[in-house]
Amino acid sequence: MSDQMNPAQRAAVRYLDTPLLVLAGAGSGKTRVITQKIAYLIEQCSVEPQHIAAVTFTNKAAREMKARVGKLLGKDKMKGLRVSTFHTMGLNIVRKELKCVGLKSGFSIYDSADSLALIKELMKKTFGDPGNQVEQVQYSISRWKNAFVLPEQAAQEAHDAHSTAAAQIYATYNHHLKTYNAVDFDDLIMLPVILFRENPDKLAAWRERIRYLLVDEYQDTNTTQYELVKQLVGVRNCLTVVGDDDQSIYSWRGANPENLALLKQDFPNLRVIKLEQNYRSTGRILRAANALISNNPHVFEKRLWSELGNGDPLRVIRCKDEEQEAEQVVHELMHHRFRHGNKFKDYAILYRGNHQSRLFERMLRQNNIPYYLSGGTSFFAYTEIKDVMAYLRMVANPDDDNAFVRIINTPRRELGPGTVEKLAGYAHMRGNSLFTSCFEIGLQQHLNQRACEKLNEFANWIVSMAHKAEEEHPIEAVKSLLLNIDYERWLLDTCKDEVIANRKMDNVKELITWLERMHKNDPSASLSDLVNKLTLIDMLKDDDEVGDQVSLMTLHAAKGLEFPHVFLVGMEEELLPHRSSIEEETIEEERRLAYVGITRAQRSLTITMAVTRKRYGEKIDCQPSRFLDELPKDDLEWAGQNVVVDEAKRQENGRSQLAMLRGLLSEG
DNA sequence: TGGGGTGATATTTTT
DNA sequence: TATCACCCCA
Repeated sequence: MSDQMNPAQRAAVRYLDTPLLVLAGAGSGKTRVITQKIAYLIEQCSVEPQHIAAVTFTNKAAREMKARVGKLLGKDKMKGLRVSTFHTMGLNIVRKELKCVGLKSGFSIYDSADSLALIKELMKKTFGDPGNQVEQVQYSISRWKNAFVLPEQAAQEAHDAHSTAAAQIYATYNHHLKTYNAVDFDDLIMLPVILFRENPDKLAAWRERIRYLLVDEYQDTNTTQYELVKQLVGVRNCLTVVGDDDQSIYSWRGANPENLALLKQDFPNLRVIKLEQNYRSTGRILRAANALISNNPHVFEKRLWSELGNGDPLRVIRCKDEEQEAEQVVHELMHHRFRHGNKFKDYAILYRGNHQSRLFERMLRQNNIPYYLSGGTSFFAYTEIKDVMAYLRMVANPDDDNAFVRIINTPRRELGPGTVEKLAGYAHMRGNSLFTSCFEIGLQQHLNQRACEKLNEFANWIVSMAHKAEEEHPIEAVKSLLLNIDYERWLLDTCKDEVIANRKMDNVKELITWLERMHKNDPSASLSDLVNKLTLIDMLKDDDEVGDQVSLMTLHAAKGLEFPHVFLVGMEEELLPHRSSIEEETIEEERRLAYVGITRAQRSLTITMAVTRKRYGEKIDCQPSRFLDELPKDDLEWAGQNVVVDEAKRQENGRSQLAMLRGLLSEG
């Protein structure tokens, strides 16, 4: 196995003496290092698999890593090995330490839509009209949880109207989650950290369990996640993290790339190994990537090199407008594919924002080119899936008020908003969940008899379903639940179009297939275990066996992937770098984004830009991205429209926007 | 209760 | 310009 590795990789795999930071440039084989190291620990160092934990950020990465370790070792040798996302690891800790984190069994996990609904509700209650601030508040709360800031601290540090209000909601939000016996995504990391802080004995037990920890994409960790890593590692030296500060593109959602530098402080005996040999791209592509990223400040210097030869120059195509851009790209793609006898899946079109995909989609469709669009609506955003999930959550955790409200009148039970409002008022008064309130005698003073009976009937039905799920087969319980409410009938009744209704039912069936598969893998799992696991999985990404299709995705979604031929489109000021990043002076992250885009390409890279582009209906002139100036001229080949780079105008734009922003800030 | 008209609003996205 | 949330009316 080791003969496939270069000296740096081998050193990273075998080094065990102190904590290790592997700075792995794009395409330098970082996943290989992690998988080989796991194999090395098990085979050469006799570490039991169940004492090794590898943490990634996406399910996809976790799955891939597991598969690759399996290939190296065989399935039975890796039994007990923990390869999971941070959130799944957190979930496992929370599940095992239920009481200590203040939860009851069957607790729900709120996804961002659930949490948004709850926050909106609370804001309505607290401030009346929540206006359009709900997302902002949700964002603030999430940022606090990611930065390990508790509600009290958030309230203390709040300096303006918005953060004061947000901090207030933060406290009540947490309180409500608790009464609903629910947690949100961020809590899955935050709660274990709090738990370990307050219970050293528990921490000791988990340290005993996880004796070697490996973290992938370390530059994406947020403060709370790093806290958890530090806790688990303790004074032992059993930590390997792999990351690339140049590929940190998620700081806007709490990732703290500073964590790379912090490692040096927190572990003075840290060893740093750099992987600088790139196995992916040609020399010219790498030279461009290196040149671009050298404009960013670096804590750790590194320079990628490749043995794959110089390759073709990078093409830069200027187009008249965004329509022509799409036309050109698709045109070039078709011809290139024909000339070289390539597959469609050898090509990717990468862009900054999702809205840019539309024109390319249209053009690809027009030319009958199959494409795969990454992103879009998540499986769990479909109403039918949300409905069914709410039923399942309700059965697992009847105190889940969010789920209760969602399903109480779906399908119709003659329990409309008026009734629920009164029930909620009563429940709130008594400090109970909606479900619990359905059984209370006092309710009769607030509602008419008929409504009371209906509520009672519903609550009892939930109880019987919960019973069934526990006593019998959980999947069978789910199936009979759906038959019981005749969900299919309801879909057919509410959709005008039978085709749509059938498609929705297919989605529901797929959900059940998933549950079945998960239950097969883990027969001891309860319904709530299954539902919680499902909430953490993005199913869209999963069954996408990419056929022979052109890939269309954002630069963010492209991280970790590679394609023989890449089109990097919309290389313009205000698009890449994005307008708001220019205003907020976070150009460096935009540069990393461009860097990620360039380094996805293996053999050829084509960059396009439009001279004019429609924005919000009006046609505007575009300037070429400043990043183009930062690429080595000798490696570029220009084509298309001539454009006069109006340097004065570009700077003027930047300045005036900045001035405007400053003006706004000083006023507010 | 649902659909159509109206007005605000406009990154990136995983768990 | 396109979308989406929201409100009002049938």
